[in-house]
Amino acid sequence: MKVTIRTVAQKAGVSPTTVSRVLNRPELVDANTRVRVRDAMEELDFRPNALARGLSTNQTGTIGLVVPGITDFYFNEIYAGIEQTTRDLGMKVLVYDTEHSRHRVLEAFTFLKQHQVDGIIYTSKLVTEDYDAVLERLGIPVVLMLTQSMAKTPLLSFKVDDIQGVFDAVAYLVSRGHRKIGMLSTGMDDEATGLQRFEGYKAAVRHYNLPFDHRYVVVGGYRFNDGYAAMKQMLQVQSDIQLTAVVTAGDEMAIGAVRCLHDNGFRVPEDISVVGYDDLGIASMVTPRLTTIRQPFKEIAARAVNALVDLMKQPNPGANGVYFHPHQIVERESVREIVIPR
Amino acid sequence: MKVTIRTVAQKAGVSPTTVSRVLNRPELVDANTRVRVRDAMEELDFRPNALARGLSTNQTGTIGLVVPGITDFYFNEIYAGIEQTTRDLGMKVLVYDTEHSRHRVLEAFTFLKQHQVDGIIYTSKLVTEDYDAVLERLGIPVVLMLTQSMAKTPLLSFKVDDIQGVFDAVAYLVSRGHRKIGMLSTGMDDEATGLQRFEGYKAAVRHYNLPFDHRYVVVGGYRFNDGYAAMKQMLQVQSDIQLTAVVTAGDEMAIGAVRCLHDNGFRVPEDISVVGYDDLGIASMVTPRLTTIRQPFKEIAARAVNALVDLMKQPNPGANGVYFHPHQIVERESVREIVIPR
DNA sequence: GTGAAAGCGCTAACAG
DNA sequence: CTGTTAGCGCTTTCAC
Repeated sequence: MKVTIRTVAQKAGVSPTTVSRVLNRPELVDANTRVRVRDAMEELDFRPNALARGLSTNQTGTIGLVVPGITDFYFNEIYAGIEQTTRDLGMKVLVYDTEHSRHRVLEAFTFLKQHQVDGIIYTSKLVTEDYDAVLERLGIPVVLMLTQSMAKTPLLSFKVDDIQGVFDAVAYLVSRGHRKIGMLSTGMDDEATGLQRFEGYKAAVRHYNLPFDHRYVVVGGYRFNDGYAAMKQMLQVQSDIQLTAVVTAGDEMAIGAVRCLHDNGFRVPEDISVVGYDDLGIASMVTPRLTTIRQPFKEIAARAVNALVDLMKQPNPGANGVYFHPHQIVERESVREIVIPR
Repeated sequence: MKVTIRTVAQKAGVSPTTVSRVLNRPELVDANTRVRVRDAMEELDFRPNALARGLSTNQTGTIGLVVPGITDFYFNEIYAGIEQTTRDLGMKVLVYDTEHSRHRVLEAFTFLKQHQVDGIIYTSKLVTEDYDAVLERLGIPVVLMLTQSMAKTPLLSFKVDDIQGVFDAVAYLVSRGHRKIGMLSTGMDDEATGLQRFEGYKAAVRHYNLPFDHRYVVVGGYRFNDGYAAMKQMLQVQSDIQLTAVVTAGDEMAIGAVRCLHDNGFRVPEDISVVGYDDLGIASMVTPRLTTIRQPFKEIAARAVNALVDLMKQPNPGANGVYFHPHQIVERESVREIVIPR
């Protein structure tokens, strides 16, 4: 037996409209009838049909969340952040996994649009110009989080300054006496973060006048296995280049790298220091606990969602720019201090 | 500019009905007009409004997924499994996080119902009798995954045999020469899995006639920190009880335990062996790689979703029973072999 | 093979 | 303060 607004209306002896009103603008309804209606709802265990509502109001209280991959540890941080703040706002989220594929991100927008999400938070790879066509006729606001845009369509973006982040990681290592510092970076196609993080590395090398050699950096993916493989490659020439530390473009790959070092008889941090990036939950669980650059996921998510909600209320197609959130180095156990003999 | 079924109809010179037909039952439409309509759709970039459709057909192609906690590593495995098979079926999933709270699981059902999900996959704690009231008038099928029911309402459940799982873990340790084996279990309130896993431990102790002492088992939660704390407690009496191995009710807590051991000067597995439960992705990334009981999440998820879809097509309120999927011990590095002197 | 008309459950003017 | 009347965009009888 379906109980709709109509059923309630009958029971309460009012019109459907009145029922609708106590749902949406109770202050417009007389206190007494309001009570009558509420009682009726209670008794019938009435739940407004979210679909019908959405069809009428043209909004669903749902936002789309586009993520690079749901099996990444990265995903938890993103999702947890979003979920928390959307829940406080009484919104739902529909997740779309792009599985690290450009093809699927184009799909993401139209898919989510079709399912009437009110707005989209996008956390996958760099938004490029070929998205403009889709973005333009999307008709719902999109906010970027942890990534950036090179497209023409104006877009708001909330993230950490990745250049500065890795710069600071290197600076930290320098402050601990390291000079021969390598980097495990992500693909050059990953311009939103990977390239920037690599930029940060180069800037720091320049700034501190550190030794450099093309073999100091190896480029790979950012999963555990990628980090493992990249480290393996680096180790081939380690006897030659003698790195004392390595910065990475992500915690998960850093953990892979640590694992690889361990498997090859290197101790971390005694033989080689490693610093991660992100500060995922896992970073403080592994052995050794990972020293890393912390991204404030919760705060970034909250900012992004709020910005999106604002845009939903008051569309502003011109809104543009990237807002940096402060990152922070968190010192744990994967970096050793080199005492400089004098 | 909104493009609806109407717009398409006009452009193609047919009625909305026909457009609807090519969407749903194309075989009923003349080949030529079908093409005309499809072209029009293409040109206008038409996407059917999922809400309107849902309102009409009374189904949304969405299933609800109730999970215990989205920050758990456990969550990734559940979600990834579900996502994969629902996607193949062209369905969406709406996640509801119960945050390990009973209060929130009751809410979960009504919340998801209200949002017109076509069915629900439930993976949180044991379903008890007080759910019966809600479950009965829910009107949409519910399937259990990785958990069980003690409620009266008939419910299908897909999981691993947790009693046997831990039994096998202990058996494995015995086969490696261990006798003094402890257990880090989850709360006794967690009857769906925690209690059963503990049952498995007790059964094995009995079966192999192993030494036992109440201090051999400590009960806690299943997060990393819980495992850490539980292990810490166990270590207080370790000099007394001299355990050589410990089984756990979950990988995440096992990793916490390993970490605690390490922090207190115990080597794993040289001093104490640890076996996990679940085989989460993280299990093979930590040091030492965790020997554990593998739950086939993907397969279980696929089974559960398919069962749910069947129930959605053909309601069968009497469907009941728990279906066990095979678990498996995966040997890695956290257990050492004890050579028995003879 | 195709169209007209009604309806899914709710909201939103517009009257009164 | 409350009810009447139209829709929201799609599907679905029922005729033609």
